[in-house]
This record gives sequence, C-alpha cells and structure tokens, in this order.
Amino acid sequence: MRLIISEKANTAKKIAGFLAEGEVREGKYRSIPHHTFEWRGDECVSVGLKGHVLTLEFPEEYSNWQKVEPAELIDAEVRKTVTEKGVAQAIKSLAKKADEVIIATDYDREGELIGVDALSLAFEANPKLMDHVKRARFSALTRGEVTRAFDELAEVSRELAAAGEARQDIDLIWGATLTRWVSRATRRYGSSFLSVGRVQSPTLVLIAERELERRRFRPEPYWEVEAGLRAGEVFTARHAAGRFKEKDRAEAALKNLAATARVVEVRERSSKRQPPTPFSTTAFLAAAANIGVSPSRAARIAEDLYMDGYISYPRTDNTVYPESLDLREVLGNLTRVEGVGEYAGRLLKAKRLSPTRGKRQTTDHPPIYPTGSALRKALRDDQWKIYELVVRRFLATLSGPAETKRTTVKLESGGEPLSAGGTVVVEPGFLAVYPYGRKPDEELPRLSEGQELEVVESRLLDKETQPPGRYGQGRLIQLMEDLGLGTKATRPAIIQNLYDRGYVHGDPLVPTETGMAVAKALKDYASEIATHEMTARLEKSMDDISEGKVSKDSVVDDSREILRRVYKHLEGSKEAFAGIVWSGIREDQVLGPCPQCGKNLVIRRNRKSGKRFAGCEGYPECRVTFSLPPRGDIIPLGRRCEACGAPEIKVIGGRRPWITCINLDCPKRQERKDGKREEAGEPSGPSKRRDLERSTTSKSG
DNA sequence: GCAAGGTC
Repeated sequence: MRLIISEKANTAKKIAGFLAEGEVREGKYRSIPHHTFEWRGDECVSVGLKGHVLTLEFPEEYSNWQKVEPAELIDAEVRKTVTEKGVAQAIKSLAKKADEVIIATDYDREGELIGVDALSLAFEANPKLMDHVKRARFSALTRGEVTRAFDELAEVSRELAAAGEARQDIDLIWGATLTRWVSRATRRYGSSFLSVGRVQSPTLVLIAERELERRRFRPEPYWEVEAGLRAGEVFTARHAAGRFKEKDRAEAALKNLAATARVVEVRERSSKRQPPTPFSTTAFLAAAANIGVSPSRAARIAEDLYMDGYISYPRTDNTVYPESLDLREVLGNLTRVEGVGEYAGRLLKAKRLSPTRGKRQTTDHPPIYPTGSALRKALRDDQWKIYELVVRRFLATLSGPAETKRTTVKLESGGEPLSAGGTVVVEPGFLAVYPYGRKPDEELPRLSEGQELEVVESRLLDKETQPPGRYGQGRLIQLMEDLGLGTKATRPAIIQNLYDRGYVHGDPLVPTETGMAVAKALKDYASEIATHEMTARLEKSMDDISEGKVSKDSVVDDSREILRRVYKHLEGSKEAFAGIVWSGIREDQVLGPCPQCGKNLVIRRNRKSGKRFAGCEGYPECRVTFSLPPRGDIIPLGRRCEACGAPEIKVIGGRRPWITCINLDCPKRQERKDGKREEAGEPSGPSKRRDLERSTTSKSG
C-alpha cells in the first residue's frame, strides 16, 4: 500500500478524488479520516495532517524560570514532541501497512519540514519505509497539477526541511532565552511575563517608534481663509495660498475679500479609478480591518467560511486568478446572493470577462474568492460581513473602472486669489458593487468664467499641523509584509500577541508605557532582536541551507554565538534594562491626579486580599482611595471625567473594552445606574483608607 | 508561564 501524506484533511480528500481510478473508500482512524483508492494498479491511502504535528521544546529540567539561568537555554538540547496525538497515531497505524510513503504536503519550506516530521513518525512505526519515500510537488490543488506531480514523483529535500528546522531552532532559542531573561531581570513572573521574539519585537518597535515620532512632533499653527460663495446654492472656496503660517497675513487676506468674487477659470478633468486586484491574504485582512474587523477575527471567520465551502483557501499570496478558475461558474453562484445577485447576473452577460490582476502571482492557491452562495440568514452577522466583502471584491475585480470628474475653479475677490474644487463620480463602474471607503460626491454649482458671485460669508480657520497617525491593524499587517516580518498565516496572531502581553491597546494601536519601555530597552541593549534585519538575514541563511551551501548546524551555531554575545551585553546592563522597563510599568499604573491633593493616584494591591485599588501617592498624608474593577487590564487614559474630575480608565477583559471614570459616586455613573438595580455590597469611593496596615504598594513593578 | 510556523 502507498501511503500519501498531505498537510491538511481537505487536501488529502482532494488528492484521492483526483487520482482515484474507481471509487474512493472513506475510512477513519479514531477521528482522523483517510481515503483508500486505486491508482496505477496500486492501493493508496491518502491522509491529512494538521499542519505541524511536532513542536520544539526544551527538556523538562529547564522548565523552572527562576532556577534555570536563561543562558543555559542557549546550548540546551531541543526536542520535538507530538502536539497532534491523534494524527500521529493515525500516521503510525497506516505506516505499518504501507510499503511506500509519498509526501504531498504544501510545496514550500514549512511544508517540507511538516512532511519530514511526519516521516519520522512513519519510520518509527515501520523502519522499512525509510528506503521507500517519494515527494509529490504540486503547486495548485487541481487535477492536472496533482496528477502531473504524481506522475513525476521526486525526492524529499532534506535541505529544504533543514532550513525550516533552523528557523524553528533559532526562534525557540532566542525567544525563550530572551523572554526569560527579560522577565527575570524585571521580576515579571507568571502570567505577567514579558515576551521577546524575532517577529513580535521588531513589530512592537515599529509601533513604539511611530509613537515617539508623535511625541517629538511639535504642532505648528497655521491659518486658512475660507469664503462661502453663492451661485444659486452656497459652496465653499479657500484662499489659494492654502496654509498661512502667519496669522496677520491671513487676517489681511480675509480683510481684503470683497462683497463679490469673480470666476477666473473653470477646469474639468476626468480620471479613472481602476478596480481593485484579487484578494491576497494581506489585502483581505487589510480590507477587513478597514471595515472594523480585526485581522485575528477576520482570519478566524475566513477559516470558518472556508471550511463551510463559502470561500476559497484564505492563506495565499496570489493576486492573479488562475486559468483553471471558471469565473462564469463563480458568477453563476453569486446570482443567488442577496444584494449582489443582479449585479453578478449583469456581469455574466458580458461576452468577455477580464479580471484585474495584481503584481504577485503564485500558483499554490488562487486569490481568495467566493466558492459558494451563502444565505444571509445562514451566517452570523460578522460572518456575513466578511463573506460579503469577499463576494463584492470578486465582483469588483471583474468590473470596469470608476470614472470621476474633478472640477477646479480659480476665483478672485478683492485682489485675493481663491480656489474651489469638487469631485463627482460620473460612471460608478466597480464602485457600484464595492463601495467600501467610497467618499461622498462633492459637487460644485455650474460656473462660467467671468461670472460674479456673492460672498456670503468669510472666516479665518485656526488650525495646526498633525503628527503622523498611529498604525491601524490593517496598515500594520501591510507594513509587516513589506518588511518580511511573519507570514500571511501568522501576522494576525503576532499582533494579537502584542495585545495579550499588554504591550498595546486600542485600534489604531497605542503602545502602553510598558510596551514603549520594552521596545526601548531592547533597542538599546539587544538591538539584534529589535529590527527586521534579523529576519532578513535568517531568510538568506535558510536559502543557503536549502541550496546545500551551508549546514543547518553551522547556521544555528553561528546564531547561538551571536545570542551569547547579546546575552553577555544584557547581563552587563541588567540594572539599566530593568530600570527602563520598570519606569514604563510604573507609568502604566499612574491613573491621574488625586482630586484631593493633586498627587498621583496609582494602582496598588491590598497585600492581604490581593484586591487592587487606586491609592494616592501622597499616602499616608493623603488617604484617598478608589476601588477598581477586580478583573481585566486597566489602561489609564490620562484624562479626567467631565462630570466628576476623577481619572478615566479603559478596562480590557470580558466581552469588549469599556471606558469609565474610577469614581463610583460619579453623578454620571449614578445616572446610568439609576435605571439598573443597585449592586449589593459593591464598595464605593472615594473613601478613607481603613486597612492601612495591610496595604502595600504592588510588588509587580 | 517561553518563539514562530503550520492548521482548526
């Protein structure tokens, strides 16, 4: 029997369907399905893994963070252990009956490693298989590609798999060593540990650097002169100088404006906006983020939709529909979809379909497109939102460009030049079906040169320059891709991790002071792990390994050597490093000024009960306390409640973050509460501290 | 209680 091992259940099933010369018999080992069929006169069994079924870890004796010096991890043995027991059992059981094994995992570095790991399980159960291994390399899950790959079976590339192993080793060794070192140096144990990693740390640094730019930014005042002009209706024109840096010059211009303005020139310009390209994972996640669905949620939902047959495989870098994709068949399906059915039907009538294409073309998976028609009521609201996005994007890629008309008008009043502009969509094209981010039309009245208009009003606008904006999640995903950080499958998880570690909050992403401090300390004392260059160098080394130019061991050993150097430097700067991080952590605990004495209110913990509360730094002179929500992360917002003046906080945890002031007696809170029932036994503040002997500053910092 | 990479 020939055992065919692929990366996931779906692929295993499809391979069986493509190769079978006759019927496919479905079977199961425990909960793992497999497919038996005949191909070229041989019996074959096709089975799917669940991605990586082995994971890397340090032996048990290294598990105590306090007792083991992190440095020991640099040279410690690393082991592979099974994470998917059921799958491993199924592979072993099937391997016993096999006389040949064909690796049919994804045709990429991780796929090769996943396949080689599966082989090690197969050999354990049946060593005779060792000399009977083949590799099927197909880069599209189509009948043609798969049968070709099985007709031209190749050898497994140990080198390519070794490149993947080098990545695994280096990520674990650096990540675990530095995570533990930083956590120990700052005495953050248990769930409040501080993490470090090849991808997450440079990502955090990106966010922190943008925040520093914002802090360094000094807004500069400028002024604009605006006038309301009547041409039938009233529209707004602006002084042609745009931004005045000096107020008196702006005021002079304003004063010069006469009671009428004369149209000097009217220009119209048509332009076309091309429809968007097919969805790669990154483009999809960015678009989802723009409609308010976070990458990690969008990825999760897309996975569900894929499993239910509504959309194609959601992890792809491809932005060009393959020849084999029957666009008309997809359109046919979409004629039944609520809201877009008619549009799809119209597209279907076209003689030729010419889809847009993006820059990146790969053949492993098609771009993300709808594979089935969904009923709105069959999906949850968030699922529908994502499904609809994929559907509309697909339709947009088959649509024509949008045509817009831009009108610019030059005017003059009292010797001052004015200008006005407006853009209208004259031919919606793809915008008719893909309205996301569409700006409303701004239409100017019809004007002709020489026309005199009444100046209805005029004003001076007081403005200032704005700092660069924070990264939204979609923007960050795109930036990570541009810098080679993470993969299409891991970026959402990496970002989620930054939230979970308390390094960032909100969207756009706001770094916490702890996040800022960790980023700074890493940049100052372990810059190797703080930039995307480590990934770039690793990629180069992995290419060398897969081409047989260099061994995995030498790459990993070189990396260990660098880590030893970094480690030594860190050890020498332990106090400085911890000092930076501690001051960040402390700042995250400062809620705002005490309403009674003006000193800082900070988050503290009652030593006995462990309950947290807000206490005044002026203690014992000032004994003001407030109670705090018992659960969830507390983010100080640095502003005060409008109603009572107490500091406001954001509480993260539970269903969704909420914002509140810390004063339970706040009139605003009472108002809201009046409708509801009073919660019994809830402590209220401000109150005098009663348990002063037992209270102490939180030791976490 | 560590990382990042798959898949679910």
